[in-house]
Amino acid sequence: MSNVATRFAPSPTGALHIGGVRTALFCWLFSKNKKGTFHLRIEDTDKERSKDEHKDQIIKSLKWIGIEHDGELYIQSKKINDHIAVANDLLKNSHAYKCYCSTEEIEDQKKRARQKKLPYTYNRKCRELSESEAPKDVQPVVRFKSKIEGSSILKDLVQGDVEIENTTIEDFIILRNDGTPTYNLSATVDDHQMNMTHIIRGDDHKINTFKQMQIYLGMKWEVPLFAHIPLIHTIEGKKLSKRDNASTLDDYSKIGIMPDALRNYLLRLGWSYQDKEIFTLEESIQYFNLEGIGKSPSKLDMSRILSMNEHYIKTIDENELYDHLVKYCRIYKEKIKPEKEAKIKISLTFLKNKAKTLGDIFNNAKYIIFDDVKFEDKDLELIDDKAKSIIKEFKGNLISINTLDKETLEPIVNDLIKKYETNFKGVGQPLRVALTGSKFGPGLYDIIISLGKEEVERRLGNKIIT
RNA sequence: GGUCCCUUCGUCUAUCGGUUAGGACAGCUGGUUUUCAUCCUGCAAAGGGGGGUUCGAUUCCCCCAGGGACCGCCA
Repeated sequence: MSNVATRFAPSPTGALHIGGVRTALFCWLFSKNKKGTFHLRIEDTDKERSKDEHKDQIIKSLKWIGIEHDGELYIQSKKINDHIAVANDLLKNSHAYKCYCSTEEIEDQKKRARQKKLPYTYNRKCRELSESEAPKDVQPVVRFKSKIEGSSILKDLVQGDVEIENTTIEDFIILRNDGTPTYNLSATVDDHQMNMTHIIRGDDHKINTFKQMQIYLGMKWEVPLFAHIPLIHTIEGKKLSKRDNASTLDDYSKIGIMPDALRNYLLRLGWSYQDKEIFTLEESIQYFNLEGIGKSPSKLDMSRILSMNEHYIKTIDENELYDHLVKYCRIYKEKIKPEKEAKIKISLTFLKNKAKTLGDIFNNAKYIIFDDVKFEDKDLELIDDKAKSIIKEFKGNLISINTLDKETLEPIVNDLIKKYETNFKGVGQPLRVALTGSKFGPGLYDIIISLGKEEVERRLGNKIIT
């Protein structure tokens, strides 16, 4: 077989959601595993709904998660003339015909079929119409002459053999009455012209595949291999779609999910390789295959995404993590000031410990990023008179200390615990709130040490908590 | 309604006729960290139902039920 070539062919009529990303990922992984190429085709023939911003968002999203297409970006609308030419060929070799039925007529038939609870397929009224019988004043659509007898088998690489009676496939329209091509024609012609070997797409395209296979046959083109992957469902068990604002990659990146983590999650959603859960990018490519794709739809699970992200936060190189954090803060939060960089970088070791997302790390690092501590009323409640004197005393004890480390701080805290007849929490929490404005976050000693003596003294001198 | 697809713990999944049905996430215990979170123990949790085939079915076949997708001059 020629080199494997796959494509992802979204329409830029809305933001690319996570389901589309997974389809793209599978296509890309498959082609890379086979040392083949992966192409991106923008199906922008719906002029009304196609938007450049969506096209850009699609490309940006794919790039974010690590997918880049080979070769040139294929813009479907630029190839319309080729599609029309094929329609004319099909007309010539009588695999297609002009249909003069009016929209009203068709709608009426559909309505009646629905009322009788009968399945609707176009009645092929114009199928055998001769040129002389054609009405002169009607702009016809062009329909593909589907097979009427027998059945067709799709040898699906994921689903196995799928057989369907040919009568259930209607004479579908390939050219609208304004002469423009429809999806099934355009997609087929493009896939052929792009020399696609494997069409990997969502399960919702399966019926289209039967239509498209007939076009290949009608044109005597080599039929590519097909793989229909089960859809991703929402928690409610319905297909993920743009309409019910399915999450885009930006929804994940803005809470601080890292691309590799999401890639890993998506890879394992509907695909498996033994019991392996964690796949580096290289491993994804190395192990990906169509056999590992499950047949049933899978549901999106946020806690799993979070935990995958947490895993990456804890295991990737800290320099790399830091770069992610800097980028994240710049885009979604506060740009980290140059003078804070070094401190955050060395503190990452403990800052990352309590984080599932980059957003969590940002929250943990707030006490470093911002010079002024912001207090929440509910946290301030903790600072009663006893707490205030603990803070004051701690600050006083600090003066005699030159180097801040756990060994020097621990005795001080322990003395306070004894003196005030409390536990670590009784001393630690007021200090933590005083220093960071939050009851949650890194360990107390980590906070103090990273802040440095001067800064700790400054913060403990804040009027609000003294 | 028609056509097609699917069905293992709550979720993602392993198993390619013989397993105490395994793992991961979430959940719940207990412990460490003298706070939260980490981390470590442990626990609980599944083959939709009914028929076959077979010495033996989660695994193969059939029926039913449930769920899903499609049924546009959208893509």
